[in-house]
Amino acid sequence: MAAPSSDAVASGGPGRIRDADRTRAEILDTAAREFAEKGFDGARVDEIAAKTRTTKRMIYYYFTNKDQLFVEVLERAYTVIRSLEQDLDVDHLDPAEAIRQLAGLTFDHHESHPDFVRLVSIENIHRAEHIARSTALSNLANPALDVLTRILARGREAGQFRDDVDALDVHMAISAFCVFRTANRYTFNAIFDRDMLDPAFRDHHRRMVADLLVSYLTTR
Amino acid sequence: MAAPSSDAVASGGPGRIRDADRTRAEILDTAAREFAEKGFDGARVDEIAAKTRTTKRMIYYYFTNKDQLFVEVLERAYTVIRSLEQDLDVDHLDPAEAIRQLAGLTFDHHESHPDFVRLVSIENIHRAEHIARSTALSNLANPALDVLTRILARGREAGQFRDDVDALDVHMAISAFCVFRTANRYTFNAIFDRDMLDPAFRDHHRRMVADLLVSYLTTR
DNA sequence: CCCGTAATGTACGAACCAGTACGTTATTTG
DNA sequence: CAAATAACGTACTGGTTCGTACATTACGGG
Repeated sequence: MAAPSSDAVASGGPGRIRDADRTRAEILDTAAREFAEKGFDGARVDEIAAKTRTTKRMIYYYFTNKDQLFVEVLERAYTVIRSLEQDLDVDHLDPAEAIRQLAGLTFDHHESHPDFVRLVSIENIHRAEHIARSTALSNLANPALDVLTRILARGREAGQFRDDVDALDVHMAISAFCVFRTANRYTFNAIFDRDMLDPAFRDHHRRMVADLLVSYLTTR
Repeated sequence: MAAPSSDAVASGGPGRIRDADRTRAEILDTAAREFAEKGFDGARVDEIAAKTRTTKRMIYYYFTNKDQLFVEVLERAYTVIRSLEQDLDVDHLDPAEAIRQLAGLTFDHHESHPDFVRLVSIENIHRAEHIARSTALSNLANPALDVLTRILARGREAGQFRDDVDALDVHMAISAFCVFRTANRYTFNAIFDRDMLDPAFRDHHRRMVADLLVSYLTTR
């Protein structure tokens, strides 16, 4: 794909090149940043448009309204972590080590995608009304859950893991820890004067999630 | 305090009774509910006023603007859990049991104060800008931290606890778990079809936080 | 009992903002 | 190459929303 570099394109006037896919993707990218930055109600459609090489008219052309735009932003954000989880292959590992891998994956993803975590927080303030409207998200199972279920089964069979937790409980605990560091970073820092995302704590916290879960699972 | 019940008061017309404290408190209560419900940008000052026995004018009279109103709502919300923590006396308990008590207290508070958890989420979306502006909150230490520090010291001295965690790490882990159940309830339910606040899980989860922390702390 | 001030109410304005009416140009297809 | 249509831009509007100007009333101190 050769980058079009004529002035006519840059200025957006007549002579501009038309590329529906690029325009659509650029709107989604910009909207994701803007929603994550300001929240759903705080984000401005005009501002999103201004930060794009196209106009507000195009946002409504492709996404109908602000709510639907947010729905598609969420769908896109969830897609990333889903595909990461899909690629996870831990069936050959010791159950405890498999749990560590899974926790590490979630930790790394959330650490490197703060916008994702913020978008999820924002969606929760809105009681997941956008996810509910999304056929792509509302009934899409999490591949990590199947992985987790298998790990727990193997761990139990080997007599290593306790048997009073299910995959969703473990997933919840891992998510809670990893989400909290990013989602509650600011109030935590304001009150306790400790930035949870400071690189100095990164390795310590990464090991801590894994240790928390493994020690819990291996205790009876 | 006798409830004034004359029609003149209810109608708010001339003859109304003046009570600065009551008016102020009523505004704060209503604002807290409204902010927690709709978020900072989603909440409407007009709506808050309408749900009060006074008018919008009074909100600006007592709180200057919407931001300052939110600041004082936050201050009030934090006061509750702070005083709970202050009353916690666990120095006579076995360190592990003391951790369980502390985790249980946080669990119970967050479970019974979803609005508090939501307000904190909202404040994080806004990068704690309101807390930063609050002298009451920005440099107010958490009494639970001192309690925790003492528990950990006793546990270490008794050879029960590991020595590579500090009080803030433990507080973070407990908060993460307890906050997540409420803060991420909606997206979690939409995606996994499990309501974390369903009473059926309450006892299980309550035991789970405590077990997570105790098993982690007692592992070396 | 009267006067100053704290407390309250009404009405309004100016800015903002989601969404649209209408017009134009590029691209594709027959 | 012409007609259809997909892709885009400009300018505007109607309703909303924070905040305020101005008027008024209750209450406490002297």
